[in-house]
Amino acid sequence: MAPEAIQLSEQRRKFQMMYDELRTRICLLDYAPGQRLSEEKLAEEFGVSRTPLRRVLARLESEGLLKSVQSVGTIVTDVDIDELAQAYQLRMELAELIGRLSPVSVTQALIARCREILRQCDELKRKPVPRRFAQINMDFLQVLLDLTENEPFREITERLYYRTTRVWIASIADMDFAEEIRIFRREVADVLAAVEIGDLAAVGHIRRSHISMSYTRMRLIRARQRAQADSSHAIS
Amino acid sequence: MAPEAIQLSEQRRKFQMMYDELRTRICLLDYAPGQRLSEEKLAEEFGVSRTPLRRVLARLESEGLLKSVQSVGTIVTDVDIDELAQAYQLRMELAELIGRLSPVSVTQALIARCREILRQCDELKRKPVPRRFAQINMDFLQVLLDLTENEPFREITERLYYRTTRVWIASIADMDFAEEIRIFRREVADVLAAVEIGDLAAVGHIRRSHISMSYTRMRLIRARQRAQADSSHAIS
DNA sequence: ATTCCGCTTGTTGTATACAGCATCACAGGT
DNA sequence: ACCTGTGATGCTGTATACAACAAGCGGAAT
Repeated sequence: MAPEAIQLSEQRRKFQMMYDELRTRICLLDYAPGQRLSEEKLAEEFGVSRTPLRRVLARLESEGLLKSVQSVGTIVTDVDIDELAQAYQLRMELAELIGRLSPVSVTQALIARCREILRQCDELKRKPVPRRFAQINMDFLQVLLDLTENEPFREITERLYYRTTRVWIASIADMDFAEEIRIFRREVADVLAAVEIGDLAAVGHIRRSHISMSYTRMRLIRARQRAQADSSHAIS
Repeated sequence: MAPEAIQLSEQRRKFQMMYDELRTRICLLDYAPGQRLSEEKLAEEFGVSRTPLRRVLARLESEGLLKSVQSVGTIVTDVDIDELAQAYQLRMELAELIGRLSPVSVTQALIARCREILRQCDELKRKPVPRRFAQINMDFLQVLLDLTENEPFREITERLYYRTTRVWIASIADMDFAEEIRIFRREVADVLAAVEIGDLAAVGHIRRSHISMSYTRMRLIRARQRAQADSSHAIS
């Protein structure tokens, strides 16, 4: 009689929907860092009053994606470089734990999801759109999270990812885009190979090395950007 | 003219005060798991309306310490055994990272705080009060957190600690109390020795082993409690 | 005696009005 | 031309009234 699926109350569903939507917008840079959001307009868009919306905003603030300032507005945060370094260092260490913390037994469904990501990579190569790249990257994170049943670990990993991914997305625009896609596709393929033989520890190592290299490439790009900015200042 | 200390706005101060106070009450078992809290009464106690208080409760809910149910109440959560195992496993892995993630250079102030904890342990031995034991344990966590400057790591470690510590506190009542104090004092002393020579990696290993052993002792106690409960049921 | 229905009560969730405050534009003085 | 002060404006923070709903109680019907 009752449906088998877990019944979330309408309130929770709505909260989750607004939360997911806003988090995605922030992390895909639909809302730029520093941008001011209007509680009233967002509330109107979602068809609720400010009260439940503010609950969502408070959650996003606690996760460092927003900052509410009295009388000023609700502002999309920027990520400062020191904190980024710390977060990436921690992400590297955490990545390796995936093989040690309650690894799941690999199912065909999981492998299929990896293959689907690969397919989307190939599609992306034909039509390179940064925003689409970011979406696929997020989907891949979800696959990785489903490799462990350790709920606290999943929470923490997800939080850290969403906390830092914006900087990565802001960087890829200035990177060798095709090359970045190629590197990412290789990561997915490597992970798939490890998943297929059930070696989740290897997944952790692969993931760690890619996070590390990704961070290094980002730093190089940022240094180059700064250098260019300085020289253009000197010229003007 | 302006004071050197960081000026938190009055709102943030009040939020932090209510948050700290409620988290402490929950984690020191002043509020038992399953107990229902009244938003209205708490708001009255803190001298605010329900609105800002609900912000605090929402935060505590996001951290898994509370659960608000429509028309029923705000309920202090219980910790189920599976999640506890997962959280402890993660805490062990995280503990070791303290030596690798932005370790601070050790100051005399830090050493003094360790010594102070030791002193409080000795005091506790003379007057063994479980609640006081839990407080000292929390203070020790704060000292450990100050051994690294990696802010995301500190946040995560703190969250996990407060998520799990209630079970530990509930257990020590049934343990060999004097023995537990002795073990804890040894941990503090070991950490102090490592801190004094600036070997924070060693601190991580010490901490990890104590978390592991503490969890094992807890499991044994819980098994014994269950066995006793079963036998008493059999008798009655 | 038991079961079921409906009402009362208490609680959280939501909407809304208002308070507090930062920002900015504009006018007046220097 | 620039600086300054003052008022208007718009935003978030708070208080409060009301809606929605679960749970417990009591009474009536079987």
